Formats: sequence, structure tokens, C-alpha cells
Amino acid sequence: MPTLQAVRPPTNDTEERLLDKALTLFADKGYEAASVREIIEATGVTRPVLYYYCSSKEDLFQRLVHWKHDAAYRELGKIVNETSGCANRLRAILRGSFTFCSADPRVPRVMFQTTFGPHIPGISEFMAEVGGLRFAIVQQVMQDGVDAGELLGGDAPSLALIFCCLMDQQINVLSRLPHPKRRLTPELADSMVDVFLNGVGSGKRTVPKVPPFQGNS
Amino acid sequence: MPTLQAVRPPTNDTEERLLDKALTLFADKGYEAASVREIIEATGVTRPVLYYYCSSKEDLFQRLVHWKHDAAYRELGKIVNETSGCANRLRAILRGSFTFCSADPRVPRVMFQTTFGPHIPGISEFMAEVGGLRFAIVQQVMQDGVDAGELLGGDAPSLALIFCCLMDQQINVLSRLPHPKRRLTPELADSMVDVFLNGVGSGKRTVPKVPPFQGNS
DNA sequence: TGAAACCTAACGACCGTTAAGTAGGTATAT
DNA sequence: ATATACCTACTTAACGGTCGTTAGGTTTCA
Repeated sequence: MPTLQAVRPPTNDTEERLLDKALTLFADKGYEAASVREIIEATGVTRPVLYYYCSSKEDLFQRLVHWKHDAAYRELGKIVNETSGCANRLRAILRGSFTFCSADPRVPRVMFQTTFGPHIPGISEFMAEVGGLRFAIVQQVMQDGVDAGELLGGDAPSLALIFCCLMDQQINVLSRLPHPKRRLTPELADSMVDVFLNGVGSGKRTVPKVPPFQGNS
Repeated sequence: MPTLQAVRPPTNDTEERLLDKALTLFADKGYEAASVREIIEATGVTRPVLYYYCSSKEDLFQRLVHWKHDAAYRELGKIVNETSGCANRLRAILRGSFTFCSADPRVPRVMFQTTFGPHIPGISEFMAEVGGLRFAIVQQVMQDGVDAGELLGGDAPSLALIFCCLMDQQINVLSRLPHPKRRLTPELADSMVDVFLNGVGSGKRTVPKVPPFQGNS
């Protein structure tokens, strides 16, 4: 599992409130539309205070993502390592992601908006890196599943892409609707894994032939 | 099938080039980051020319989306009506969407970025409406499939959401990578339908129980 | 003659960022 | 012991730049 660069979490109360208000505003209006003026106003400090703790708006954003994401990412890797069987691992990933996202729906809103929204110099590259970490975990699980004969129909990267599409877009859509906590339930997580593994068709079962997926060729 | 409001397509050459350059810039940089100054500069006209043809930047965007989207949407509805059987209809929707998106990958980039990206007043509401039209078609196909006993495991809205997640996020991801035309192939479309209907697991088949999905409660 | 298609030149508002200064605590040197 | 230096945590007040938009005038062609 790739390592994460260590980033100092907020030590000061002012700094933490700054990051928290930034999270709210980024989630509501997006990175670009949320101005540093709004952020410092919501926090109740002046502008140079923000630049005292963060070297720029981009640095503020990255610090914020590390703060909310890193512990959960390490937890995800640990859960996968402690679980055996492809189906169980996928359930663990999905339940874990749903739990993480419903605990604070502002986080997935910010992350998916910046990952899949318009390109923002500096931010998009950073989020691609963060998203790649998660994708690598899923891809490894798929590889193990293919090797063990538990998965059919495509190679590991293709299957990982499909699974991540299902997972991410569900979270993206549901975390934007009212009451995301009532929607991102463990029952839904488990049923999504069932759909991925068994499908919803009633007809005779055939094995899909998903073409290979190459990231950048 | 819900009707679309009639919007005058570009009659003038200058107007069409304006919309086309706007499409390029919106796809590359997003709605907010693409300025009217860049758009008029790429077109080779002055700023008041843009405001001669469009009443505002928002109007420019909506005109652009209607221009590229409306004919394809009507085509999609027609294809579904002329196709029978749930699996065939889903294949037709996915193949049609892939063809439409690979014909001009700028279009899905703009549409998904504004639909699933940060909220932009005026734009987000408009795109939710446009996206709702497509979702309604998929949902009706699912309803027919459930009624005919061709689909199991959930109600029509839930299944439609899952299918749209698969479809939209695949298009979203692949249309942002290099060579989207080589990626959004009919073979991939068909295999995605197979995954949706049959799954990729090798184990004993069980029927998923997807919890009901309610749009706004 | 008049409407369609375009121009120059500015408007006010907001953006991210920073220079320069200060209150208050704490460590250090005499 | 007390003056000095230094640090953290903040302040006021601007900087230069980009934004969407428009008032008002000009060309072109039917």
C-alpha cells in the first residue's frame, strides 16, 4: 500500500475552525467559488490569519483533505488486510466508505467535486493522486479475486473501474441529496456488492467480457 | 417522454463559432474558469458580440447545451421506443450514449462537470433538469423490465440509479482520459450491460435486495 | 432608411495575496 | 532582577489583477 506524506494536523483551535469552515464552504460552493474572504469571515478572523496558517488557498485545501482523509485511508487498508475473500473485502470497502462519507457528507462532496469536476490547476492533480490511492486498493482486491477464480468477465483494472464507478457515483449522488446519512446505509452497501457480483437480470447467466482498461495509453 | 423547450439553434456562422469555442473552453476549464474574454478571443470577436447573441454567460451555456443535447435526446427516446426487451433497450441506451459522447467528448465533459461538480447558481438547476430527462427514460425502461419479470433485486428507481451510476461515471472518467473515442466502444457498452444483468462473480447466484431509492424525501 | 452586425472604452465588483505593524507571552543574557 | 531579544498570533490597509456586463458609436448591406 502506498504511503501518505505526513502532514501536520491542525494543532491550534483557530486553525481547526479555519479548516472546518473552509470544508463547509468548499462543499457548498466548490473550491473556486468559495473565497478566502468568506472563509475567514465565517471563522471570525482576518485574512492574514489564514495566510499565517496556510501558505495559500491551495495549501489550505490540501491540508484540509489530508486532515479528513488520511486516517480513513489507513483504516481502509487495514480493514482489507484483515478481511479474506473477495466478496467480503468488497463489502468491507463499501461499508467503510459509506460510513466514512455519512459521518461527514461535506467530505465526499468536496472530494468528488474536485476529483470529477472541472480541472483546477494544482487541485486536480492533487486529488487524482489521492483518488489513485483508493483505486489501488480496490484494484489489488480485484487482482486477488481474479487470481483466486472468484471473479470472471474482465481483468483487475477494468473490474476495479466498474466497481469504483458504482461506488463513487452512488456516494456522489446520495451525499448531495437531503439526509445522506439515511441513504448511505450498510444495507445499500451490501446490495451494491451483490449487484456487482450477481447482476439484477432474471435470464440465463452469461459471463461478461469487459475489454481491458488502460489508464493512460 | 417529457418535451423539450424549443431553443433557436445558431443560424449565424459567428454565433456557431462562438458556441463551439465556448464548448471547448468550458470542457477544458469548466464553466466558471472559462471567461467570456477567453471565449470571444478564441472566436476572434469582441465582447459585445457575445452579448449581441446571448443575453448572458448563463444564456450562452444553456443555448450551447440545447444545441448539442436536444437532438441526441430525442434520438434516444426514439431508439428505446423502437427496441423491445429490457436487455436490448439497455444496450441501445448505452451504445447510443457512448456513440454520442465519443462523437464529441467535449459535450460529456461539460455536462458531467456541471451536473456533478460544484453547485453553480442557475447552471446546476438547469443541468439537473436536463439530467432528469435522461434518468426518466432509463427509469421507464427499468419499470418495464421489472413488470415483465426481466429484472430482479430492486425497484425501478433504484435500478435506474445504479445503471446511470455505471454509465455516467464510465463516460465521465473515460471522456477525460486521452483518446476517449478508442475507449467508449460498443463492445464496452455491451459488456457493461452484461455486468449489470449478470454480475462478475463466480459463486452461486443470489438475488440482490437493493433498498428503495427516493429522490427528495 | 433602417436593421443587423460589429466596434472602442470603460464600469463597478470581487479576487488572492501581502507589506507593515502590534499585543503579549517566554526564553535568554547580563 | 531585569532588560533584551524573540516568538506566536494577530491587526489595518492596501496591491494589482480579473471578472461579467454595458453605454454609446460605427460599419455593412438589403
